[in-house]
Amino acid sequence: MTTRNELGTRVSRSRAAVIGATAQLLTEGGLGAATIDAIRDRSGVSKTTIYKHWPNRLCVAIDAFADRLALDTAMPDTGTAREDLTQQIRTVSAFYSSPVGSAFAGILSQAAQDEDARAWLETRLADSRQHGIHVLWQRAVLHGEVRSDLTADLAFDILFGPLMWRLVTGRQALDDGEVDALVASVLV
Amino acid sequence: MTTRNELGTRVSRSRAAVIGATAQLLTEGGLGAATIDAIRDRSGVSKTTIYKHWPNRLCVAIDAFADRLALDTAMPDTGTAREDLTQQIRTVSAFYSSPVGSAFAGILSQAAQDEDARAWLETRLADSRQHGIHVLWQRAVLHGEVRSDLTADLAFDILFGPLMWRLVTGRQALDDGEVDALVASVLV
Amino acid sequence: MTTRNELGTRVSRSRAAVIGATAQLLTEGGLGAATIDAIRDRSGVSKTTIYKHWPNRLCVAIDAFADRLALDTAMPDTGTAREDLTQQIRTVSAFYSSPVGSAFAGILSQAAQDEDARAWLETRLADSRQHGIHVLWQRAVLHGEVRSDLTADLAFDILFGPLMWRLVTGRQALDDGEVDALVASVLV
Amino acid sequence: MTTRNELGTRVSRSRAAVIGATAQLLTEGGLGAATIDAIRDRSGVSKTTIYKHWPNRLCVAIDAFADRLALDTAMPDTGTAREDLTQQIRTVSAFYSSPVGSAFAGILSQAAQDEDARAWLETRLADSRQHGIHVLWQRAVLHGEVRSDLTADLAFDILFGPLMWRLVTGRQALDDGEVDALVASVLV
DNA sequence: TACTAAACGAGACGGTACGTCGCGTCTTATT
DNA sequence: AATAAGACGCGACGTACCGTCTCGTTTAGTA
Repeated sequence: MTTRNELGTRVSRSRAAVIGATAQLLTEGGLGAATIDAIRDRSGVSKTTIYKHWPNRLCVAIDAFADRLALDTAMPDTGTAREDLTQQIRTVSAFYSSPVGSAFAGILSQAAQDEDARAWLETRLADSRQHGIHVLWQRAVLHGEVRSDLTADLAFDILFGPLMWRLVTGRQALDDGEVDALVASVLV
Repeated sequence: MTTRNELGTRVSRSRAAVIGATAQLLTEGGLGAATIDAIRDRSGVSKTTIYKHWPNRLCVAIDAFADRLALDTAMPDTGTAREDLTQQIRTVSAFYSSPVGSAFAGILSQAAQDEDARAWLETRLADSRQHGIHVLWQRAVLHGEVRSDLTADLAFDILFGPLMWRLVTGRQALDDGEVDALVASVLV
Repeated sequence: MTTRNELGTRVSRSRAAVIGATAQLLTEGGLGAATIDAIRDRSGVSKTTIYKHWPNRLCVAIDAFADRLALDTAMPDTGTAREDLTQQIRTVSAFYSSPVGSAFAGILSQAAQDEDARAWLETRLADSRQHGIHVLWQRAVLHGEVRSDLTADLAFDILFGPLMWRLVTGRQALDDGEVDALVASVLV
Repeated sequence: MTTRNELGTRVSRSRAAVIGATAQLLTEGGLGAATIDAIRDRSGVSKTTIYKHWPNRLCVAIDAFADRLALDTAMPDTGTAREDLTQQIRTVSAFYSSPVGSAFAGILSQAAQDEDARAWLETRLADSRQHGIHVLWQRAVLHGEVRSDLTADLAFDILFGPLMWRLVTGRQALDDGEVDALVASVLV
């Protein structure tokens, strides 16, 4: 086996160090603190190497974000579709309002003007873009619990949009009652 | 009164030139193009003067944005609360997906990490923050058309969040049917 | 008088600081030490400003070199052409073997592959290229002291080439007797 | 004897490939083009191997240069010392102004600040440093054709210095008449 | 009408981060 | 043992945009 991608490879050790350092920096100072030079200093990985793995600093931030996202938003399975959805929205909402999550708005809006970053976002968050919500949604559809005038896409917009909007307008995350009301908006 | 703030004043001429140039630049190349030097070149107003009127470039962008927002989203009055709301959401959605509007996500997320800009946003968009929607919402409340489990705040989040989310995830604005469904989410 | 070029101007103060720092660095560690960042640190002038005045680091070095050259190789006037020539060759030889002078070979050979630097060299050393030797040579010609089979150009090559060659091959500068013999090569 | 240094050895095949590739690169783009990575790509020899045979890139260049020098400047034997000298100077002058030769100035001036390279130069060009000129000079001495006030060293400086000086100042090589005049400078 | 204070223009400047390039080292198979 | 493949750290490069500054000029409103 010539090309391994396992832990222990030099590549994956560098990658991990960079992602870790970046996540720390995002946590501490937001997107603005996740400077390439800061990442280098924190991770001990040289700029050369960083740029060999990522096209620019935004893509590093995306990976660091995606990493934490995957860790922090495991999909629930409570038995009922409504409860699962509610649970998931709460989790994601909490993540967005966490230090790393709050960098997401910045990442998204910067990525809007960067071809590389847009593509990177696509591949890193594509399927998990709605954070595993598709599966939950399908369950709810099967149970006949969803509003008939909503496509899945629009439903997701209604569910996630407000979370991001709260974040971006600098207000508190939704509390439990608000999440209930939000989920109610898309179910019958 | 020695120093007036009317048209014709040197100050207000500078201000107008800067706002205009900035709006153009936002239109053409997004927030990234609205460089201070670009604004200077385009407006003919020197950096010295620009920084005498605004604390930093983000605040200039905010004013340029607010200017266009005021122009492009006049409040409707169709007679029925539901229709007014729908109309307004359509207008705002259209504005967000316009070139200048699409810079809004960037403005917001940058402003999140800039005290001056946050304050500026507050004062410039404060009352019109939800774009005159408060009045419309009050009308709907009086007509008993709104869901009882929603506060005004949450309702606005549900209405505006998805618009921004679409913008920020790089997809099309909501079409008319989708806006209908969205508005339906907050009404009985 | 709007645009002055005198001492005291911000521009000329920066320029002087940069040239001075560069000359020091050339002295201490040769061309390799005259890094842009080192020049910035030493001079207190920012990279931005340096690059506003010079197209690249080689051109800065050229100016620093030219500056010292002008200072250190004033033209002699002893009365006799032969003696003047000898004097001048001694002076230039000494300068070449001085710390700054010894960077000259590097400057020249690097400039060979850099269009900007070549042009810069041309303008900075053009007339003084042969270090004022033209005048001395003309005097010698008038006195009928020069070999008839030599053009001025070839004569200068014979006079200066060996100085540079010594430098570049890492040997001592010519001693007085050797300079006498060298000058004798081009005179009758 | 297991490790021979003859053609056919892995070592010597690598060596030859590297030297050849380097010479090509020097020809095409001067010293600046003879990058270690370029040499690797061109020669198919890995960096590991290159650095096993040479301490740094300058030394590779030196060997490539010396190789071509040996090929292109065979010593003449016309019968008369003056003619031999003239011939040799012409040959060397031509070589210096050839693409590979013109990298020589760069090699020398870089080597001036690199201990390894200086040593390398010494061993590779030492005896042939003046390109076999010693022998010719001895012949001329025996014939009583040389100026009595010149040591061999100074004579060589006068002969070779101008060649390099022309090269380094970016002008044409000496033409035949000029070489005649140059040689005349060191003979009676 | 002349004066004076504010506003302004031009542009030099320091600073921070960017993304790139080449060097020479090191690691890990392969031959 | 010598090689290939290529990841890596390092240090310098030249660029971009920020926001500050200095200095000389214009422009209103007053004296």
